[in-house]
Amino acid sequence: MDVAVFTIRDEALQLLLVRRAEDPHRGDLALPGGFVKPDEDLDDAAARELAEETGIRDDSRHLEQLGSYGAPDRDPRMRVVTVAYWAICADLPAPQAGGDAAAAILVPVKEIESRDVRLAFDHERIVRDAVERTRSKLEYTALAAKFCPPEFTISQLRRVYEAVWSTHLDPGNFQRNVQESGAFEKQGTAEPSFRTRRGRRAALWSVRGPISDGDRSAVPLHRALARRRHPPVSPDDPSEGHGGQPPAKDEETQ
Amino acid sequence: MDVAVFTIRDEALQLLLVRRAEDPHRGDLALPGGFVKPDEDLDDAAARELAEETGIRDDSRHLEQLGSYGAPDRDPRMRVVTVAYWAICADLPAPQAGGDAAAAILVPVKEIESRDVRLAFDHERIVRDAVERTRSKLEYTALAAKFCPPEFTISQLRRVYEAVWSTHLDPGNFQRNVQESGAFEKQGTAEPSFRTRRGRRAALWSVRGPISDGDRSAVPLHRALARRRHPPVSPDDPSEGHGGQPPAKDEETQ
DNA sequence: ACCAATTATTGTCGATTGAACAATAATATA
DNA sequence: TATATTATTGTTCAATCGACAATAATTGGT
Repeated sequence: MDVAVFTIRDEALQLLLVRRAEDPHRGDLALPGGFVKPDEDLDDAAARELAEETGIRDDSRHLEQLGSYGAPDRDPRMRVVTVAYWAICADLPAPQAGGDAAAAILVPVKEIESRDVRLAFDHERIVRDAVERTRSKLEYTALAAKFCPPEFTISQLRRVYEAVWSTHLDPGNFQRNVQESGAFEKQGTAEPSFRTRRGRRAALWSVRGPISDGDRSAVPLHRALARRRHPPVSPDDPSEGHGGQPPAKDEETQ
Repeated sequence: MDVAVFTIRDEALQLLLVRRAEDPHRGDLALPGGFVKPDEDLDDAAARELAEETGIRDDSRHLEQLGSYGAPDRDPRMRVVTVAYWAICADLPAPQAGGDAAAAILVPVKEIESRDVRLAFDHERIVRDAVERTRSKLEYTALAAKFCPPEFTISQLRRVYEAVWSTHLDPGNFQRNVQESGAFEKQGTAEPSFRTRRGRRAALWSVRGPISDGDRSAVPLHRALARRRHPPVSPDDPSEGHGGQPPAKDEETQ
């Protein structure tokens, strides 16, 4: 049982990792994990593990199964099949130093993708899959809101998308898309005084209805907030971390 | 380890089931399954199970992990966590009566969804998830071709979509969509004589490049063949089995 | 051989959507 | 008060969708 917990910090998608204290891969970074208790459902075990690691228990986070990984040699000691979960948290409180996890740290996903940070076991593969799942689920569910507090501005939500997709979105179009998606509703007409930025005050929004229905499901967006199919020409921007989109195959079927 | 094998027969999506010979749920219908061998990868075990049950081994089928199911009470005897896979086969040869499976039969998915056919353990839940995955993956991958022989006509492909989604698609628009999807290529300009139907002979097509790259991936369609977002008004047709609807894409890749 | 029925394939066209970008509104700060 | 900054709404052109018409190629009768 391993859990890939994502959050956003410093405008970037980050992953919660622990430094291993035990021997296979001692000292290396790895996904927080544990074992399923004899009478525990898989989802419950993942929820417990997440709570132990972050202190987050309520429904302010999303937790869902990713898949199972069972290459015979993934653990040098013996045959171990792990069930991987992935989670989205709004913001991590001070790391819970209890349990087996010596210290939990946040690492930008970008540093894992670029191999600057290496992970134990086959956790890099798990993270790759989890990241891809996160990126694509933002397209057709309201899960992005799980990166935000219960009430948020549309700009905050846009920054989530921009961080996860490493892209830039047009504020005007995004605004309309969120409004017309049907998945969000305006809360306070205006917002009290809680932001420090400049500019006009934004309205606060929340998710309409439950974002996720336990495991394996999440409210779909009526109208998708899809990644651009035709990547931006980007006449300047030399960096393109992940950005754009598919290999852009060429038409002309026959 | 359980595998949900789908195929199309009689214009309908069907599922391969076996009648249990052993005791928990003896005599009931269940998904074919087995155990993972000590030195076997999960994907390999699923492929072996699929081959034992259907005789299909090559890449004329698609096989991919669905998820793990581990409710504590899912098996009355003891705690069992199963890793479920799902597969698409073009057409099943005569059932292989070897191994543990007494007899494999095909059952229309519709009969499972309507509860006319009941399954052992929590297999109904697994099938529900597998069906939904199948329906949504047709939208953005070329996997529908796995229901067809290596070369197929666009009409055959359309009938696959219609069977899986229980819907009707406009032949003209579908033709164009397939052509412009970039995922298929015309093979023989015309086709020899292999069909018995009336009407103009159709061109043969095949998938451009590998449909699926091992597990957990499949070539995306440049332009999605999406289920209708606005379901047809259907001025007559009272039945609407499953019809078109948004629960858009699900899981994985993209 | 000719016609009717049938399937395949290409065209047309109005409505909807997507994306770029302009315009206006509301604040904070200099 | 002027200016920079963020929020929100408009505008506009092009791409796409979806309904349906038109044409092409065959098969089966008669």
